[in-house]
Amino acid sequence: MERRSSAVSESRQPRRPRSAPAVTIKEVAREAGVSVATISRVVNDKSPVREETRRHIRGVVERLRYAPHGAARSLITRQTHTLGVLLPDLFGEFFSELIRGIDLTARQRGYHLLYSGSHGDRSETEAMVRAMRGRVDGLIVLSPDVGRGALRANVPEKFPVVLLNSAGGGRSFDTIAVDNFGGATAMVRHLVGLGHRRVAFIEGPSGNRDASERLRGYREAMRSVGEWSKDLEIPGNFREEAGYEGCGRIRKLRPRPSAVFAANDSMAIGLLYACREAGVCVPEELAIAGFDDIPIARFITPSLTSVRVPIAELGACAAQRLLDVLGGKPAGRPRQEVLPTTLVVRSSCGAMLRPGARAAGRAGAKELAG
Amino acid sequence: MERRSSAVSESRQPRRPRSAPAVTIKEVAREAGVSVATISRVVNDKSPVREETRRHIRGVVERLRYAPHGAARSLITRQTHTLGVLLPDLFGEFFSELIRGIDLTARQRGYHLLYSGSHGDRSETEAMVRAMRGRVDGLIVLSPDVGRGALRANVPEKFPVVLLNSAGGGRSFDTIAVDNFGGATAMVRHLVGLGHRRVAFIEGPSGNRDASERLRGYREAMRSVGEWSKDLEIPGNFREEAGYEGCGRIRKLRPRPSAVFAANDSMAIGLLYACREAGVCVPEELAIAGFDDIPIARFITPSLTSVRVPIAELGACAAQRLLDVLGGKPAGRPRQEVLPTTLVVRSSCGAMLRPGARAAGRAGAKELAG
DNA sequence: AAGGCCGATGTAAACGATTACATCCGCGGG
DNA sequence: CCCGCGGATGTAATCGTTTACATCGGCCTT
Repeated sequence: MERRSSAVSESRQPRRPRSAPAVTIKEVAREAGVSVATISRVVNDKSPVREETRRHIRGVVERLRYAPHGAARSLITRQTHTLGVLLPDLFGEFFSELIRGIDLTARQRGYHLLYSGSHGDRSETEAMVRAMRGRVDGLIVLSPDVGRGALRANVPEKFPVVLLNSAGGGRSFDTIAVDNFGGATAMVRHLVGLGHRRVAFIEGPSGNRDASERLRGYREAMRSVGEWSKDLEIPGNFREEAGYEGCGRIRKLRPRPSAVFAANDSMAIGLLYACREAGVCVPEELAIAGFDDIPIARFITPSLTSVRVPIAELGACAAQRLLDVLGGKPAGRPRQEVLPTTLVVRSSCGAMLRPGARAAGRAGAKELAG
Repeated sequence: MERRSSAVSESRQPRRPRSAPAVTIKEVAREAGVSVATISRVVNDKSPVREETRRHIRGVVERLRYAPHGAARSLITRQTHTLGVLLPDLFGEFFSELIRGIDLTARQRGYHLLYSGSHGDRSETEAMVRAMRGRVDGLIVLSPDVGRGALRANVPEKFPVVLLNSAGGGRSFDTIAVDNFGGATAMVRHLVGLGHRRVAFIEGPSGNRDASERLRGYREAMRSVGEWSKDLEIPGNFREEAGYEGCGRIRKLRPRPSAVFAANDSMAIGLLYACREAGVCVPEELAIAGFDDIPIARFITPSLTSVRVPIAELGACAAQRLLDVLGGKPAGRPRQEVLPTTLVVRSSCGAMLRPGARAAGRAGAKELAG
């Protein structure tokens, strides 16, 4: 009676069916007076069925509320009509945008999303990937650290996979990334164009692909104008606190930088917050720029100059690529795609203070309404 | 050769396997020199298997990279270890928080999430629900409009379902909601406590459950202090633009309200933005309050007084409830749970201008760092 | 020493669909 | 009149697991 019972009391009647057994194709067949094959044909509208039979069966199906059993179907079909999505950790707005992009594209083609979040260490990732066997037709993986190694090892030979902003530019998977490098250089050039020479940079977490690309872009642009200096690089981790704390380090620099470029908007906002507390005027005393163009960016004061990253598009592209492969596209070599970023100029860098500021102000209002 | 070929040219060799066939339990059995039953027992560590055999099989499994086929497994097991999540449309931060809450709880118990977004009309919803048959063990549905009707009709008899913030308080499903009513009355009382009498309200979209509850709370609180008036209710739709446009209507009111309570933060922010353009000082000339306490709220200027909604908790609770049922909890009557909201006082309503403002200011900094 | 029990393993029947192939039937052509 | 063809439908194999039940040795008990 109580054998093997774990700590919790689980002494209820065994095998009580979780939910009333749903109606199967067999019952529909019996009810309609035909064979299961015919039912199947009608449900998937395949090959020849007499119009009359078809109508009759449709009726029975409707009446019995029959819905084919997904697992059974994909067992024989070898298709799940589901895309697996593996994300490392869900950072707010970024996460929802990405999913929206993926979902929109997938749903249009009748695909679902099997989502699995935060896989911390490598072994957990492997477990996740394996758990998806027979449950998804393809995989979208966003994994800044876990490289292709763990995947290669856990995914069957030619299983369709798309990597997002992946580390190690391995040529063995399809890849879609955002032009972090280009965005960063563009931002530095913009700042330099406004007259700034000493531009500090708050870094993202080490090991993160996006972060390192942004840093690389910053460095290259700074070097190209002969202003690069190691002490202008402040460590950070993409979190607000890092920006907030960076303020102190920045104000200690001599000569003081006239602008700070944060590797993402969250840190820029943290910095902004710290500046306000410290009585530093932005942008007059210090220009601040971010990266990502998260929705908040336009609403804070001063509104934040940033680099827009097409997150939803990133997701949409990934889904599209996957669906193409599943649809039978020739595939060929794995492709490495890069999505362009765009500079968004607002007032945190002082560009709006120059001639034309009024017009730009109105543009801001329009941006809101649109 | 070309019979039934659709418009697109699909003349590739038929039945080319999408991906190399993954290794099955049978192959593992052959390789290990035992029967499939034993493999199964080892993989799921069940009943008695000799320790030596176990180790040996573990080795083979590892070497062959065997992972059980999900569909096959759930076909016989009648469990998918997956929760279905149906959402109407993904509104940014709210969406990601909700999913995070659900996912965290689910993952802890080894469950995945099958996500399906925006089901517009009712028929689409029905399709979605049916498509999930045999793919999920339970359903979490957030659907402001589609009531229990569509569900009752498409979900097998006692299939586990949890409704989130559902319309029509049907007693036939488990339900988890947020105390919109309580939050709204609390906010109005707070404003009244600050000396405001004429408090305008910007409504959410009609038909939305959250919106109507917030309106109801506002009305009741206003009535209780004898200040209610129809003309103080401004139509809106939860979007920034609505708040932005509401500004005009509010300034036309006579006597002018001294405070505005927006049904959500987005509209409050839009209003704030409009006020700044119009040169209206907040909070001195007009106090503004929102609802939701989205992350932006603390960063805008002035920081926004709002009502915090425990979104992640909402998701977590839903998942928890579902998992309880799946775990075999007695179930009993469907329960209607309500999660409390909390008032978050910041500076957009002038409360910080009164004695104690300095301390509150520091509290703000702390809030950021935490 | 024989019987019974138990632990380790194998055999085979599900699960609920899809689909190749067989069957049946009516009909037109030789 | 018979043959063959093709449209409509049925039969049964199959997908990859889990698991009840059978089997098979040893070992303990009497």
